[in-house]
Amino acid sequence: MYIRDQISSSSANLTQSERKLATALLSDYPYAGLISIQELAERAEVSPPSISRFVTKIGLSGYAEMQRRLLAELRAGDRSPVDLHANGRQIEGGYLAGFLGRAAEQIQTAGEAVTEGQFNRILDLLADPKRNVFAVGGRISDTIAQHLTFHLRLSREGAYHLPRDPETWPGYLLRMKAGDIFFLVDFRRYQRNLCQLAEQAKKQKVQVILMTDKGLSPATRYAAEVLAVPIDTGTIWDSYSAALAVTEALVTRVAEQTWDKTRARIEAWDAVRATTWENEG
Amino acid sequence: MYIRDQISSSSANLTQSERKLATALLSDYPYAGLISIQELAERAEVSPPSISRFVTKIGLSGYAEMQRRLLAELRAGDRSPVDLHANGRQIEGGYLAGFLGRAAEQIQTAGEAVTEGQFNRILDLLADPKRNVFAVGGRISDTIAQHLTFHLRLSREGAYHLPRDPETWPGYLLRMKAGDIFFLVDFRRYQRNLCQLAEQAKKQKVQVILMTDKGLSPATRYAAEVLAVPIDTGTIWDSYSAALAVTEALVTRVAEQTWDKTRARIEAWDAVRATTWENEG
DNA sequence: CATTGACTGAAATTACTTTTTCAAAAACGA
DNA sequence: TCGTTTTTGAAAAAGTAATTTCAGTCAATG
Repeated sequence: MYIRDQISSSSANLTQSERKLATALLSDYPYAGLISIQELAERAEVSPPSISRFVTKIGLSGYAEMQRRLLAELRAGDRSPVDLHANGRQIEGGYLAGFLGRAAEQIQTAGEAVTEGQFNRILDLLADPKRNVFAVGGRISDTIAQHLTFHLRLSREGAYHLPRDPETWPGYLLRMKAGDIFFLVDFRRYQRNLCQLAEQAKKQKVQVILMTDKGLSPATRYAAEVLAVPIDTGTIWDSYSAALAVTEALVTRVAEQTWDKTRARIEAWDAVRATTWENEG
Repeated sequence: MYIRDQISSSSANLTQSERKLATALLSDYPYAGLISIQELAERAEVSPPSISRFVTKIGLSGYAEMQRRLLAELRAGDRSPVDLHANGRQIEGGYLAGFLGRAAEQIQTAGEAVTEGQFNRILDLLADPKRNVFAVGGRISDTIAQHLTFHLRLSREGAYHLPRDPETWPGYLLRMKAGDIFFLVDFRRYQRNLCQLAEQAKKQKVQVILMTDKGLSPATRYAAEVLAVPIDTGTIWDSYSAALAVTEALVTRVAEQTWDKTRARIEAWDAVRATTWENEG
């Protein structure tokens, strides 16, 4: 139930100053309720105690609870216009158009949550040839980690993707040395073993870069850099489009910055492929 | 100046815990900054003092001022959250913003290139439990194919991903029967062996669904359905964000349509995982 | 006109939040 | 590797905010 409704439904038996207060709250809802009790008292021309009494009267435990609830309403309300927006499109267009619209929005949001400064720092780490890069992801998000290593390998040496099998991880841990990079992609149903892997890596002075959603994986505590990208689309499954876009931005930039090496490596790659499997199939 | 911008512009000289904080603030902006300093500390996994130092570092007089300003921003943006989202702030942006902007555009373009009718036809094929689905992709785009099979497997049986090793492919070809589906992802540097695989599949009356770029893979001639998604971003490497988004739209819709089965399968999956690897790590 | 009862806000109290201090730990550089 | 600098959080201190107490006010009623 909205605070607004709790106020209206109590409005029958309110005293004079409580009505003043109700008016003040509703006339600038919900912002009026988010300032301090003193400021609100001044604005509504009642005393702080009256406010305190009022909030308990409408069935809340105190002023703090009202603020907490108002904030929750605000946050929910912010999401819904976007949703409505998306839904609107979905009705005119079809399912696909709606889905893609939301995916595009998410990518925009990702740009807001990841700063250029952070992007550049991570870039410097990934482009540094002296640091090895080890990447791994969760059950589903591992494809993102694969994508990263695949492209990094074209630009530089020492980029490894940890296999899915946790049995093999200790071996990789042994190979990580101080200054190396552990790139972890961990979304939603955070996996404990990945978190522990990050913990161990950090102990070994390895720089942990974590890509996660805004729920923030438990591995955050071990991360030197956290890339928070949105994944929730309001459908039953998450979308990794934004995560992929950020990853691509990283690897593409690394390749651009080290273009000479990258070109040479790609050519070497192609030469090897040409003489072996690729073209015989 | 927005708090968000003050954070970005300070991001160059932040310490590790301050960066964690910045991530937490930006990933749930502006709401994360409206809770108490302790709660935020807990969420960002830093100590309250670090937050206090942070806010003064970015040029504010204290935590209270930040809250006041965030509230003011929220109130100002109240009328047009969508606009702020869309137009705002990325014209002056840097590399990341530019890259993400193009990725978002591509996703929109993908919506124009793939019709709803086609989307639905493919959906029907993929959701048909009588047809097995075999998916494979090129060197890089194989992650898309993996993503597809991974999610399809949650909704239905008979979804297979062909390993990278071409040696194994004949075995899979033998298992494909008339009416089955061969989902091929083939971008840009089209691989001849994949095309031949499609040819053979078609000979066996297998329905070939091809996801490719505008250049159109040579496998087009064998395909019953062609999903043409844009991948060129003007950078040295392509972006598969749009391809991933379309793929996700497909698998999400399949899951939604077969939700009862999907749920049951996911629960079974979870049960198995719970009793084995996942929790020991 | 006095009395009762409800309402209100000043002041005091209590609870809580933020900031500062300081010692330990971590990162850095030689 | 060792010493120096920076960073960090625990604890204390300072500061604020919210609530309770209580006495004064006002309106209604006898």
